[in-house]
Amino acid sequence: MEELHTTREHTRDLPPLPSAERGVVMRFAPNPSGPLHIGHARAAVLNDAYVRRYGGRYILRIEDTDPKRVDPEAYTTVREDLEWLGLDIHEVVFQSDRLDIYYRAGEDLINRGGAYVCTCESERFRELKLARKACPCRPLSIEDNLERWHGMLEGSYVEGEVSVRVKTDLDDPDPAIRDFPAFRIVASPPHPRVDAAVFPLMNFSVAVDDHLLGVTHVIRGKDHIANTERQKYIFEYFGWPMPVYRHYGRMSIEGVVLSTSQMRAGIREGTYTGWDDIRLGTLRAIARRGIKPEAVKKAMLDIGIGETDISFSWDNLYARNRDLVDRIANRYFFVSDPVRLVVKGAASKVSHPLLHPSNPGRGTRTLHFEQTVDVPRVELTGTSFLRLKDLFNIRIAGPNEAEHAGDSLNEARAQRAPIIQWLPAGEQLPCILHTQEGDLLGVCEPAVAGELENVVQFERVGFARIDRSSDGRIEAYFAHR
RNA sequence: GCUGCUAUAGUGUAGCCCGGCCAAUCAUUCCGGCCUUUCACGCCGGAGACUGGGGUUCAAAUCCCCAUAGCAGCACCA
Repeated sequence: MEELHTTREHTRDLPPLPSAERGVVMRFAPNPSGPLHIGHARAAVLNDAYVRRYGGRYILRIEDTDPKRVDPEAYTTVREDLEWLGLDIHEVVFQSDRLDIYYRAGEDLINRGGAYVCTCESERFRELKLARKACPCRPLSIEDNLERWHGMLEGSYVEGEVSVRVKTDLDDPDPAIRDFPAFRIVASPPHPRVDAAVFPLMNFSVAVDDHLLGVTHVIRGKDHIANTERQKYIFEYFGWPMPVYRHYGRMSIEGVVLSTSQMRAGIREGTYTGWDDIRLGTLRAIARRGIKPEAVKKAMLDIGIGETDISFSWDNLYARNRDLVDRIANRYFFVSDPVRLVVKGAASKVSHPLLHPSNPGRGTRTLHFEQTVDVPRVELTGTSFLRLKDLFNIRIAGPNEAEHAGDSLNEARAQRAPIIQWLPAGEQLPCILHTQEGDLLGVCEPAVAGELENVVQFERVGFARIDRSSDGRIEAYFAHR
């Protein structure tokens, strides 16, 4: 009888994917610009879930084709974050390793007449595009284009002077589709991993990679709908079959900062302590609070791939986490904003509260009552008749004074006395409980020091992860009630 | 503005493709009660939704039209 109740299992099945019965190849393709946040987790988890369901391969593709948006540290942090999530990644691909592949495909596309090298000023091109008109470079011969293309690769052009464009329907109602760019020159900053100046744009490298890597199904946000249209041109020029796409709706996440640039600025200015500051929406921030990756996964699976815009609910995530953590978290007393009380008329007593109420086999803590206790200040505002949990009843007699009021639990219940947490004056550790709303200063049981990195439940306060224990001081991060 | 997509309770979601079994599922949330030496967990009960308007039909959450709202894209970012 180790577990008195099992975790509820109400993970619904995701909708089936067409032509997936024989297995799928899917990918998660982040830009390495910073750590992953909850928004990334949705894409990463959903794709992972389908690969597990149908069998196949899950590819992590690092999309680092824009040197301006690559943070070298993110190569590591992204991997760490995914490892924490516990996804089944079978293969890792860096797009910066594949520039030659894109160059060959680019040349191929020019040879097929599907692309041209455009030297028009970007403002001029924009005007033509909006007027549905071809730019002067468009009708150039394949030979001329090839010559320009090689010039591009050999460094005859500078940044902004030239780009490779894919020929599309100039009458497409969406101007963003019309002759969209496939390559451009980025002279600075230098790319942290490769020495190159010609880089493919996302739509080109993604289409080429999806095909070459054998990707069969793509699940991504609906901000990519227009990109799917663009990529379709590339697939058609090459005669490749297109993967199956699903575009889920926008997910708004309240209460935390998600923008990488905002986070970075805040960290630099000292507003945030780091990428795991609990006011941020990064995975490392919620990990620090003791929220389990399984809870994140379940919450994301619950949300699914609907096309409707939704608001992410912290409540739902917390409920998932509580399911996981309630069974494992040991219980301890944390007294915030402590008030010292001398209890008159009470003999010394040893108390043995259970580490876990529904699992007595796990053992007890030991607290020695010796006349003086600390209790939370908020408990002193109501009734003067209280019960110290697992000890006895007291009646408040003065500012720092109480008197023993019997041992009867039944009487405490009958009088609806609050049953509160307490700590012996001489048996406690200073403890800071960091919450998103601010820090709570107090004291906790000495045994909490042995729970480093574990999630515990501070009775009547909520679940928290013990983050540090040094110099006899405890630092904990609040997860949820 | 243009192009497109979507619209089920506070939140997420099932049902919609193939109209009747929907007086609409499940979870969460909130409110009662029970249990309990935590305001946790567990158990019981309750509250709470088909965006609006037309149409088709014997019958519409499901099909059609209009309105409204939200969102996405309209970058030499991903």
